[in-house]
Amino acid sequence: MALEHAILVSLTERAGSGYELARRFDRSIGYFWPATHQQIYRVLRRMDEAGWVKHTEIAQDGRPDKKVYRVAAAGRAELSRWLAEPEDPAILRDGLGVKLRGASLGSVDLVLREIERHRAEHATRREVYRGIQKRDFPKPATLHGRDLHQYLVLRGGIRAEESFVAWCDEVIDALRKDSR
Amino acid sequence: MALEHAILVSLTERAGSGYELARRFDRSIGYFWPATHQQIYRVLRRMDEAGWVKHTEIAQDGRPDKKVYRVAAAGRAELSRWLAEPEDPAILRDGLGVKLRGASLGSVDLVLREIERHRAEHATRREVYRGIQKRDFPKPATLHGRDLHQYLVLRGGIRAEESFVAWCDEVIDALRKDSR
DNA sequence: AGGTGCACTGCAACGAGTTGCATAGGTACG
DNA sequence: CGTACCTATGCAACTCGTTGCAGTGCACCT
Repeated sequence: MALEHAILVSLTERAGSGYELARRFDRSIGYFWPATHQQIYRVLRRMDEAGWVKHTEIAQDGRPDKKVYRVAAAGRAELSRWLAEPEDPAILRDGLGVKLRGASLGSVDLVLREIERHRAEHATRREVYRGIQKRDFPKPATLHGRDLHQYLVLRGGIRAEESFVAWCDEVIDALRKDSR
Repeated sequence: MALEHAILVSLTERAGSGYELARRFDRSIGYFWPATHQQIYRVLRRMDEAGWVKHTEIAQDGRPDKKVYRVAAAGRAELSRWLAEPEDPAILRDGLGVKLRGASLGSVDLVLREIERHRAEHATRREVYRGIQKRDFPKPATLHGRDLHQYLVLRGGIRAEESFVAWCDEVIDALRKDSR
């Protein structure tokens, strides 16, 4: 439902090919809305047929040709229609929770190690996001408009990772105490 | 990938019909792994065919017959196999982030109102979880084993909602200041 | 008497997301 | 010289998740 819109937002910021979009989704936008190149190509095609975007084929030497997409009027209209529409609250779906809940049916120790691993992963992401914040938004108080919005989205990512890490710490601590 | 395992965990706690499982998923387990009755019925059937669960048909008067499922040996084996296997870290996928990022392409004011709405939703969930915590786990320090694990999963839900609400507050505050 | 809601199961169709593979030239490493 | 990775696009097949519908019978409300 919303990959279309994520792509439209990204393309509005600047035009690009499917491949480039996939790279962008690997960084920034994709931290909050992951997508593979397959999905992106398919959705681009669909939006092209619907007239939401237009593409220009660009021949490159040494490299394969590419199609650079830009948002058309119908796409901008669709985007503002969607922006005004209510959005379902994000749902949390975490397999680690299921594992923890079932821990006593297997090895609690293995689950504990798994949680430590996830803690490390999320701590890494947190640091990546903090790095972006320092580099791209050193003075948050001076931000306005689009830059402010981008900064706030990043803040959401940081907060989510922080809170995940804190939860892992609580769990690790409690499980260690319990096994003594 | 893991709905099977979520159901197995739930069925291990106690046997039940598809319908009953769907109710459980609406409460507790489903807060961290949502599923509709359709998915549950299909997966139960699949697991039945694979021999992971067994069902007993139970005739009820006044109500439709039901099939009560319980975990078979193969299901227990599969569960402990899965518990020992590494799990992909949960991915965050939040349309609200996309909306905020694109806010300046539509009405910032409408997006702001949308964020206020989500804040209210998440605050409600947070209160529901806190209620469960107070009712079911009044003395966390005394918990062990399975009860402790359940409590910790609930703590994860509470933390996630708390952090979401805090983020909304940060965003609302920043957008209000920016529009002045 | 009629409507709504609950308990219970299920089909059928669709949309979203994943995985594996194919193609094809360029560059970089050992 | 072979291998592997990067740019670039795409097909095919699959699983996962959602939505709409259908049937049965009881209980409750108006």
